Amino acid sequence: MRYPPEETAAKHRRILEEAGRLFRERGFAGVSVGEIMKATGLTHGPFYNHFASKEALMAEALADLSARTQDDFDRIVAEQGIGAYLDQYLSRRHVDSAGAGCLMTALAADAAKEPATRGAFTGHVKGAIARLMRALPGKRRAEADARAEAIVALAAMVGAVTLARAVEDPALGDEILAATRRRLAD
Amino acid sequence: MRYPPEETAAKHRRILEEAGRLFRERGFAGVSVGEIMKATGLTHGPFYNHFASKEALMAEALADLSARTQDDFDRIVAEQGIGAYLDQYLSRRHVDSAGAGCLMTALAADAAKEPATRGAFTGHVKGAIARLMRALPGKRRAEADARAEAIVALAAMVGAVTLARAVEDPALGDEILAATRRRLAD
DNA sequence: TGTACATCAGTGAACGCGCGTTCACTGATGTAC
DNA sequence: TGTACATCAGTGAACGCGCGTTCACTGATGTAC
Repeated sequence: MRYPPEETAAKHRRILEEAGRLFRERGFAGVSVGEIMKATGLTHGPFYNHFASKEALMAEALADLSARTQDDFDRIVAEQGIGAYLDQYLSRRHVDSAGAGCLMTALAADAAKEPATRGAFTGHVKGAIARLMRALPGKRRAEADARAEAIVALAAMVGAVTLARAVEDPALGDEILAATRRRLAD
Repeated sequence: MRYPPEETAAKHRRILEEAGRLFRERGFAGVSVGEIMKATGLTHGPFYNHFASKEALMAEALADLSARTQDDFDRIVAEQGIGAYLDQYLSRRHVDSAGAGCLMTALAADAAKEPATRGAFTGHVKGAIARLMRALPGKRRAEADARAEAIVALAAMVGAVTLARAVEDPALGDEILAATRRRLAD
């Protein structure tokens, strides 16, 4: 069948969205092309009308996720402030819904192994550091100190959610989140 | 062929060691049973004389790694102090040799998805927090504060190495390590 | 001490399965006349 | 405006491959007599 071009573009977008969700939930290797296409309501065949390969989808999905989540950061910080963002990031809700959450906590290990995605991932980390540096309450004067502070905050955020997610005991997970939240609120 | 029992035990141990190394390098899904057995110098068949399944190996390898690396922590801290341990943990060498490094940075995402390994992983995190709490220079008085401090330190360590590993630009990776090292040295 | 047999970790072919990818074919929509 | 044809995103069977796992068989070592 032939479809109007806006429908094709909408399908492309839906594939990216479902892939972004599933990849964050289960990792690149944990999701098959067929599963992604099924989630968008199609069979696996036309996948290759949209992407050259699964690897190409991984790269495009990561770049798309990066752009969308950095926009989310800017919007939330502008509307509610950095404190609200940190509370949200370091929350049980974020830990329990990886598919809608931070791509660094969900895909760092995968992105490190997949050459096609490393560039987009690196760009995302750079963007996250720059955004945090601007948004964090600046008690330190020197720019170098503010940057180092943003980096340590990002590392603690990523580490806390990663550990809270991997740990079997929800109380321990909550304790990790709370301790990190308190420290970053200083 | 029949082998003396100590040789069988030595092979079991070698499988665990090679699996521990390869799993940390490439994740559970990234390593096949055949590859592990090849690394120990055998064909894939006798794997099932040693382990009930790949899943069982994952669980046993993680528990073994946990015990060995926590012993390493105790030894290094006793011999060289916590400062030396942190320098080593937050080093380019650690980032570049995942196969010999921290199991939390290497396997957190995998362990979160694999029910068989979650128990051992949780125990490892608890042990790491307790050890850091004892080893970190205690400027804070209250026990609760010391524990929260250990948790945030652990989160920052895990996050920093995870990000440094995933990032394409080695200078950025080194900057992440250095900023975290400096903060934890306070 | 020497021979016959049981043991069991080894080998390597084979299995069923799900994967990423390809491809011949379909048929509704857009275009040419 | 109505008909004939080209387009191209869809379908679903098929491919080659590597995986985890099984299994019939091998043969050096340990045990029984």
